[in-house]
Amino acid sequence: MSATSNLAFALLGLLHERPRSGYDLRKLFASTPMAHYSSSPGAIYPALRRLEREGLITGSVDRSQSLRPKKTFRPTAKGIRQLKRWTSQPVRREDVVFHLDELVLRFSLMAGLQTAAQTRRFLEGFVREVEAYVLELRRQEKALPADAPLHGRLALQCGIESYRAHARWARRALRGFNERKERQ
Amino acid sequence: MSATSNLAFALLGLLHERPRSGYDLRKLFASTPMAHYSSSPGAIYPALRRLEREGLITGSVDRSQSLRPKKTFRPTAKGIRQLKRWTSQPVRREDVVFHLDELVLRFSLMAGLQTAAQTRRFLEGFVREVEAYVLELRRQEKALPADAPLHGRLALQCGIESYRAHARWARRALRGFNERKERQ
DNA sequence: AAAAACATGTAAGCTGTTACATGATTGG
DNA sequence: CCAATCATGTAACAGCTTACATGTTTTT
Repeated sequence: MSATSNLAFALLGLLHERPRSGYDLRKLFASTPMAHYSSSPGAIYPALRRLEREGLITGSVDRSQSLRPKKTFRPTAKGIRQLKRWTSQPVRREDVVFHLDELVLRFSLMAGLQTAAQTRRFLEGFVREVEAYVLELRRQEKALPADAPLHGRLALQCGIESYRAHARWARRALRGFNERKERQ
Repeated sequence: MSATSNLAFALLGLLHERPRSGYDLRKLFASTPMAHYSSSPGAIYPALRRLEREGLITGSVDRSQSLRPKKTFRPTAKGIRQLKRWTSQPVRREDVVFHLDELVLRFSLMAGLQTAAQTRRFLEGFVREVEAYVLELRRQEKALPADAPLHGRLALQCGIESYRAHARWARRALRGFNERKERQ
């Protein structure tokens, strides 16, 4: 029941921006970093089918332009509610550890669904949890024995730097949102 | 045929560091960032089974300590060859775009399998491809229309910063390996 | 004696991957 | 007219998730 994978939510969110066909979505995935949430027809068409079956999107076929039917999807009210609920989930520690990319996806799709205040709260939670996890990883690094394998230590440092970059990004985004608020 | 998922290679690589039981591996996954490559018994035990079936690892049961048998796995010669081949793949652009984490995993598991020179080549390729991709993402960001959705733009910046962090990390690691080389 | 942690698994269900299939339209 | 691209799919397969199952050893 209901959208379940990142891909499904990505599709739902992109359709919320504007109605599109399956092929439009494929092109979009092929040409942007969204590609990370895959891509291939074997993933996208079945996912659209599922969303339609669940009543989260509806497709309408247009034959006016040519013989070749073009099926355009748009989210239903139920789909939008679902998307809104998904993007308003609080940022949990496990999400930061295991599904960081899902959090960024959630952020990128919450435009027009969450208020500026909710967006700020999301970013605040994101910064808080990511920074806490960075501290945790730093502790783990310090706790490594002196003879620990160098490659493992370096991989850990790679993770730490990546999470630090995410925290910096979120702090900067938050400053941006706060400045906008003050200008109002 | 042969190991196929990241999890399978992670298991193979960890067993190459030292023989361990399934439970040892689960604990290790639970307590380190390796957890990213999942975790749960429903993934690990079947993966070990497959590796064993393929002849990449062998398990030996020890009952000497207690009634409860403890099965310890270690890689076979074939498994080590496989691991060596996997870690010696060149860094391709698609890997950077779609499987960055697999590249880091490959790096972290190549200790004791690749020469220092090969490790440096890997890092050089990593830096080259990641920096090229950063340029590409920057171009995409500049090409965004002024009225493009703010959240999408920010998500793209998040990606850029994350990749930049990876490039910095790899350059630093490379310097470390080069200094070691000079000291020799 | 009970609870927690040890240790190893299985089963159902879903999703994604890869590869293939089909026909329409457009550009050279 | 031929190739490329448009546009939408299907089928087989493998892997992961969640949840459950089972019995042992240690801790309190």
